[in-house]
Amino acid sequence: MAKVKLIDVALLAGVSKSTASQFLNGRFEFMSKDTQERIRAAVGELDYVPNPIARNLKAHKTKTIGVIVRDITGFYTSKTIRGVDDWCKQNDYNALIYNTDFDSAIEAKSLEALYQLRVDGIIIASSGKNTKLIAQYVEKGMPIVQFQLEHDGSEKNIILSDYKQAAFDATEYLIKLGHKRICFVTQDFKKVKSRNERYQGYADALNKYDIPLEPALIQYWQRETGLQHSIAQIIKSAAPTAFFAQHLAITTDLLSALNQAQIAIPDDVSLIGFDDLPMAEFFKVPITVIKQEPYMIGVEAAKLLLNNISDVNKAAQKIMISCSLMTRQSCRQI
Amino acid sequence: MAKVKLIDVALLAGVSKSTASQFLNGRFEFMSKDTQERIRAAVGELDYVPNPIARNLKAHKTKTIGVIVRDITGFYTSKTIRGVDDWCKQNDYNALIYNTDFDSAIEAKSLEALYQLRVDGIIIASSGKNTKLIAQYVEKGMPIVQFQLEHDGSEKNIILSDYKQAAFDATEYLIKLGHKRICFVTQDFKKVKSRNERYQGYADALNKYDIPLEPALIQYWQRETGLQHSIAQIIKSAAPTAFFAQHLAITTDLLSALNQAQIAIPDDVSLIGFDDLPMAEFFKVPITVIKQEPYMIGVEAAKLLLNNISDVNKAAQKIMISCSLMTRQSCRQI
DNA sequence: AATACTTACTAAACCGGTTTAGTTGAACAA
DNA sequence: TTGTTCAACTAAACCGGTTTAGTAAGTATT
Repeated sequence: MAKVKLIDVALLAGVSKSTASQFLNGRFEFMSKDTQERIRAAVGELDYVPNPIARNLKAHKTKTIGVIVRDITGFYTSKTIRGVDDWCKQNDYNALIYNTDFDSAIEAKSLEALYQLRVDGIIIASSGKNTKLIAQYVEKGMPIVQFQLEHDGSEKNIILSDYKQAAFDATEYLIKLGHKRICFVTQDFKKVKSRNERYQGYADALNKYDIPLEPALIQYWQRETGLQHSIAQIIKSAAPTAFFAQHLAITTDLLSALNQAQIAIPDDVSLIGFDDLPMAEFFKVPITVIKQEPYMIGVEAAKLLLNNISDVNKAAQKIMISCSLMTRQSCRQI
Repeated sequence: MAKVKLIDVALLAGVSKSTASQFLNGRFEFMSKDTQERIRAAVGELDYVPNPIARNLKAHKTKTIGVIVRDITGFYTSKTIRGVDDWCKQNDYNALIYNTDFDSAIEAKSLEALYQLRVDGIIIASSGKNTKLIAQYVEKGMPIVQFQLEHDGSEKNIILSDYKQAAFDATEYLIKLGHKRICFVTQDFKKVKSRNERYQGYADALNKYDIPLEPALIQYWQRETGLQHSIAQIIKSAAPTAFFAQHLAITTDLLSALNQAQIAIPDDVSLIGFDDLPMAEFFKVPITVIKQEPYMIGVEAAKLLLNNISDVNKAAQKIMISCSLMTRQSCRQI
């Protein structure tokens, strides 16, 4: 492949490696106009391209960052990655993607792999089970930015969506449509900040309109096992007029379950989802959702990380990005 | 960051850099058991991790490949990339993603960027406008594997879906449901092999059942401008009883147009799409489609590329992957 | 006892750049 | 005349590994 090296250019131009290197790095003040011209010509003639590996070895930089996500295939995740990557490419960086498939052991391995690869920094959507490990890498000097944070941490470099506000808005929207029995479908949120915030938004909205917060209306879901109670049970025990699903996977599970139980949306119950759904416009009933801005989150994460890399003393930042309620046809006035 | 280097390990173990290096590369036959143990201990104590950049500099390898796609955000593309990446990671490679957004100039730039980065090989879903350029890089010794090929080429290392068979199957399926007027909606396929093959499959099926091939039933679509004729015009001039859309974007455009024109699927017309749609189960009418295997395509592409990298004399291969017809509810017997 | 062969190492070159610390010759000042 | 300064370079060290060629000591062979 490209076997032309600096010494070839230098020889052809009749200068030393040093001078050729200076030229290539734009430090023209150390050589005559004439010399510059000769080197330029030599570079052109030989079609020379510097070897970034050799360059990076000396510079102790890789111009590469790592991105650890749960699954690049996801509707939201792929967009976040696109945002990260676009910003990186614009700034002469490359991004290496590592998928964890929601497995915190793989997450830990990925972190170590990236560390060993000497990436200049890492963006991670952490499972929350490696908080200490992440702190250790930060300690060692690795710039790390987090997003989609699922745990309560004192993390400093972090991009978050304004979940609380979004949940408040969605709940208030339902209340204004006359709903009082809104079923909040969620993963366990006791120790998970991002989920807790959604719950707070929900509770705040109920509170504002003097609607009692009823435990039966809080329903739990898990990634492996799905809904804890069947739709029939939930309807029977809590009699909700609306469901508020806390993320995409919950929304689709609910949708399937409601379909199967022949419960019509929005005629029998209303539904709001957290996170937009691809192809929603073609759904039997287009679903009203809270939309996050994954592309923007990616761009902001990359910006924050690259700033941290170039300016080590940069104070850590939290960046909050707001969500928007995308109203479609899955909620009705009652 | 990790500043422990080989010399530190060597010093602590009381050996030379050379011996330490031999040890790290598993060439134990050149040293005593005792020495091995001391080096192992030193590595452990210092928490030493070799610098891959220094290693790669000497090895003339980057253990990195480039992947050029149109948009990582796509439903199919993200899965292909996941396949590529999974295979790469398993084989100690990393993949760098470049998005072109369907722009062949960006494609050319990406190719050059990856070449300059000295990646060990490239997987590309080419626009078809850089055929010569790609051949030049192959000439220069860069292993390149192509997929989602949109042009007619004599490319050797290539993964393709069996479009012809798939289009034949879909068309035959419609014919067996009693359809004779099947509208083939496509991008211009004269010079684009992958599209032409679909057309061949369509034509072959019609031919098998002695159904005349009617030009009015071939309808064109473009990425920028959408359908050439309005649905109303098409219905009026060609009177199709079924539509066969040649890729995802065409399917969704058709779906919107039919929706808007209040033409019901499958009551008024049947519809088959090429490429599956995310969330299809929640559609007003779940659409029957031809499913490709993007993950598998990614894995195969990566396999082929890594084989080419490790074995330079490896004969080039074409790998054909079949599609499957996923029948849902968008076609009816007539 | 002399020679050959092993074993267990090490010195030094090398990968392809960047950077530091000089060097050289000319102009200028004292 | 001698010293100083400056412009325009270059030699060599350096980044952190790998690899080749070589060496010293011990054992086996003749």
